Amino acid sequence: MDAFYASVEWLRYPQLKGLPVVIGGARRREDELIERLNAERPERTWTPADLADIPVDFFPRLQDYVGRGVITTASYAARAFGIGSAMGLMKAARLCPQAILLPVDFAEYRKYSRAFKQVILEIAPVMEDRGIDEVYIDFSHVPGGQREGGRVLARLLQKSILDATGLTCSVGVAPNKLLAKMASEFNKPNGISIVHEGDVQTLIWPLPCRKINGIGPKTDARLQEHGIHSIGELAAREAPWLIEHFGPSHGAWLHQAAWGRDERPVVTESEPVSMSRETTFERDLHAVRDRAELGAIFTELAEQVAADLQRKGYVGKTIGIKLRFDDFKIATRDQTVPEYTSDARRIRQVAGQCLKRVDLSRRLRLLGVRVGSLRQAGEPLHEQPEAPDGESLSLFEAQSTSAE
DNA sequence: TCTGGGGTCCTCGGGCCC
DNA sequence: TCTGGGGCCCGAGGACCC
Repeated sequence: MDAFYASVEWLRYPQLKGLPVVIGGARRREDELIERLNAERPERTWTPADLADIPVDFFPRLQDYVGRGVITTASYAARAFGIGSAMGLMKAARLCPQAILLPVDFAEYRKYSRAFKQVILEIAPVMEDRGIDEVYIDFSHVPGGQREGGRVLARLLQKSILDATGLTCSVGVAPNKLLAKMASEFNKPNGISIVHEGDVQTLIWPLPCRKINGIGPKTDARLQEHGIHSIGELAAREAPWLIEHFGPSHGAWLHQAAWGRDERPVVTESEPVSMSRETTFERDLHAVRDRAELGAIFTELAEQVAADLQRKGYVGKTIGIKLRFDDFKIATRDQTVPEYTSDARRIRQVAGQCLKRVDLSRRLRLLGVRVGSLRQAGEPLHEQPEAPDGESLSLFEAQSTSAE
């Protein structure tokens, strides 16, 4: 299989190009920026179409932010200060107080995400959705896809996406998904990189292990303990050694990944497994002392999950909660009920039962409600296993069921 | 001045059934 | 009758990703 990996880059405000910009913090809408502009700069009427005209000095700065929150993403200029995704806003403010802080506006991102994927689907229909700004594409059967090793198609995708959305995107081209994802990192933003099977030793092996999609901070730390820092050093370990230290599944995968091997197909359709809502409180809450407040939040979360399920047409039967305590320890509890539901009161009730199974002496920082084991709401039930024919019945069952 | 929200997948242990 | 094993489901936790 030949794979593309494409991810879009977000630059909504051309006037901020080259400046340190971070997106993160409390969830807000761009509309609020427009409202504030109209209130504070009434010399003209501002609309969402005027984003490019907003004066740079009008944007809020990191140093003015108060409260809990993390960086969702950061511009390259901001990264030069050592700022990165998932960093606390307070820490980022120390590194670069003058950085511009933009609100997170997921509704807006989803709009652009859909447009970006629609453009791709029209050109290359075998597309796997990997989140809000990333996709894999199998272009083996796209007409002209092989021209210049994929570069012609990559350029076409970039131009079509830019025309339709105004967004730039980086593309990696490689024999499989693993390498295509790594290739896309080589030339950001708005770049195209092609990695061939024979390039693994020269282009991939010098990289740190963390660059492999699937090696996170924990695995990386364990690898480092064994003196493995680069992908090449990982590739140099024998598979049995990796299996001994990382288990049969993980160890074998590490070995394959280090050699650039990946057989996973591009998956064009998938059903959701669970839906959840969670929230971090402005201050830590105590189960007894803040009972009323917690109860209200709990109910609201259940209502939000229920609304999500109903809007998307799903029902589920595993209902659960997630707690994060003030020491950042996480506890989850869930319970599977006999019937599928998307009813807010039922979800709230079962989630409440789950909550009773947790020691609530510590203060809480986060509360979440989750519904899993989903199926589509309209779908007929397949609860009954298919009646087996006589020969496949087990010895134990044969007597009791054969009469039916 | 730490550390969001919404997901997926994997592992492991326990209980149950055959 | 007792014991053991395999398969499956469930629940809890962990790692990782965008």
